[in-house]
Amino acid sequence: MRRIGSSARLLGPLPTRQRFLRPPGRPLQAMNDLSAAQPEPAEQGGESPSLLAQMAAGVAFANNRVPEGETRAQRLHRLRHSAAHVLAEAVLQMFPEAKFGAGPAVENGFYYDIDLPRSLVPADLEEIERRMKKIIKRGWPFAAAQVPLDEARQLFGGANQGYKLEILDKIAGRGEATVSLFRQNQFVDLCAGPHVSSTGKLKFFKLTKLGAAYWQNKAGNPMLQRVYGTAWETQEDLDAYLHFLEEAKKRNHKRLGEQLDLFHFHPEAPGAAFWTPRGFAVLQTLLSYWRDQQRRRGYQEIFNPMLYKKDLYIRSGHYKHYKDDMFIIHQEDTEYCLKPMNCPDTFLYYTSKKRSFRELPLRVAEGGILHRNEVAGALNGLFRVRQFMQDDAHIFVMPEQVESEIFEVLDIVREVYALFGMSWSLTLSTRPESFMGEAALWDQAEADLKAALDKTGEKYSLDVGGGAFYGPKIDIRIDDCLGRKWQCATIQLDFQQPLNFDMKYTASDNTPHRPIVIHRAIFGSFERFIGVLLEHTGGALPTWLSPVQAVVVPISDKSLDYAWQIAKRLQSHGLRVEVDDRSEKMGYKIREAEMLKTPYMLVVGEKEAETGTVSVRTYKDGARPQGSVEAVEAEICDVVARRVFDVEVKPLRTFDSEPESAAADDEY
RNA sequence: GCUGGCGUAGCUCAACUGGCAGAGCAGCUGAUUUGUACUCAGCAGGGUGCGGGUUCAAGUCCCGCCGCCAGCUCCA
Repeated sequence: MRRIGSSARLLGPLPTRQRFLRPPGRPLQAMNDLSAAQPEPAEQGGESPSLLAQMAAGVAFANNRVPEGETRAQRLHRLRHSAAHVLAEAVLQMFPEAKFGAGPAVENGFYYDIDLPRSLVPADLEEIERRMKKIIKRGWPFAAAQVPLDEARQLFGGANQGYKLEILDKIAGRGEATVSLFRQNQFVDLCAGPHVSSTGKLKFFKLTKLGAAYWQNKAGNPMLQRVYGTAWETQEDLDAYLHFLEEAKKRNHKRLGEQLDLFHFHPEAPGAAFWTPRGFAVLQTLLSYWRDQQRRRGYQEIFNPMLYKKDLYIRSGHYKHYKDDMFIIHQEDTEYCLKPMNCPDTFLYYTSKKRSFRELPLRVAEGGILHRNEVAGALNGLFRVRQFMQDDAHIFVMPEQVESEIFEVLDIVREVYALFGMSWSLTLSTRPESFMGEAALWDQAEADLKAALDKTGEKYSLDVGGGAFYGPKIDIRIDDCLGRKWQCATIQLDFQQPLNFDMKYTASDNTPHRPIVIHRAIFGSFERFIGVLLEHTGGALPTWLSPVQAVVVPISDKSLDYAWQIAKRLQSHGLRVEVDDRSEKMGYKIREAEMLKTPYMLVVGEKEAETGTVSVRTYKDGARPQGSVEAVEAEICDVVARRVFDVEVKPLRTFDSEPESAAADDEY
């Protein structure tokens, strides 16, 4: 069994968002049985009783009590959860044999997981939506009932709802004697509630996507069909959310990568980016910023091999815990591994000679190329690749240096994210139930991490028991301008690997001591970070990172010489400058430069050549009056040298965290 | 990996129920010498992802593989 992207839990920081399991090989439910007869549409909006409703005929339902004094988030949650029930009823009308899994409200919407005799297609969404609208229009009341567990078992068993029986078993396991049921029209569900008073309250919803999910999210369980929807209190909110979805689609980094000619993917190397000259310029610029920062902050950079005998990973534990994610090469009788993380080989560097306490903290960075054998279905543009680079570093410290060193690392986090106009949030994860090492060492380390966090003045949340077995950690999530959260950076303490690699340093009393290792990455993977940055900026990168920083646009061939003169002058400062020397009209060239989101367009014609000036147009602000060459030269050099975030990032509202709206006290 | 969808020119996409593979952009050639988001004309470009099969006939139907996209975080 194997988790995707679970590496953050095992020696070496890698951001994780999703986890999927390797299949344990259990056969999955057949979902595409098209021979199954399509039921007659129940046009009466469910007037003929469903099996569920028949089974629940004896249950005494009473009016649903709507809670008072809720927050907007609670109201939305109730609204969406109710929408999930209506969705389920609509599906039940279409498929009387539907078996229902779970149908919760989630961030920005709701879903229902359903086992159906055939796969749903997008056209089905329209039909489901049509039926939902009908149910909503009828304004069926939501009614609640409390029944003994056994009665619920009989009811759902009789209605052939096996998944609900499993949920009932789980509830029974919690020692509860009764469960609550909710009913609207012909649909009855096991549900804790609360719900809206009637289906009539659910006016502003839309089904958004179809997908699949394992029952209980466990690989090997049957795969259910998941229908996603969104629901809101007002039409405006719904429209704004749908607009947000559109905007997010436009900012898809894979699409921008193609449009801006930054990188490609090729079936011959799945999961590995091919960087174009433009894209590689961005990557290189980011790397050189990173190297500059590492030098400033007292790190040494090493460059180690990419291929190792398996012995190294047996020693580090990766071969046992991480083998499925590693590319393994058999060469004659020897097994080699492509390195999936920088830590083990960095440790070989540490132990390559005798270390003194005077060397600590020893900060060792490595940005080598890593390979991880991610399962095919997990690959996703630059966000999840099989080959990538990390801004990885390992810091070898004495226990008493933990606090100050963590503080330093947090300061790098601040520096980096501030550079891109991103906000971030911190989480401290503490000792899990199963841990290695001495509890006292953990307590001290956690206290040090807290102290360092407090010293930064930033707020942070606690994930008690969320640490890795080998040490506590701090995870950092960044927010992009669409309010989406990304985990890039992590800072982890490690008590385990110093033992595995028998790391030592000689203390001032001439006795050997064990160092602690801090793993840290701030960009995380450079590939992924560039993906996030593209989505954050919509592809308009700040001048210092832009693939081409300025394009000189001669008005006609007559101004070509002057154009090159300007370009060479700027290039002499190391700027990335091109001349658009094609014999096209300038409008055409401007359009092209705009579409490539080039920060500076320098228009030169005969007027400019005569006066030794340029007409500046910027991507951000449009055309400016003619100006001196010196002025624009100084300006570009300045924003590049200072790495100014000179792009407009239009923040879109984040929906569920929005303040209370005026229409709030409407009763549902 | 699993479920579903998709794969046609460098890119974006057409081709009704199987019946002559098309367009725009990009590219090339020529003309044009242009003042802030597309100048005109011509040319070239394809065993329709790969491998099998059905058929008089396959881009289209069937099987297998490869790749891409979405879902596989929220658990009454």
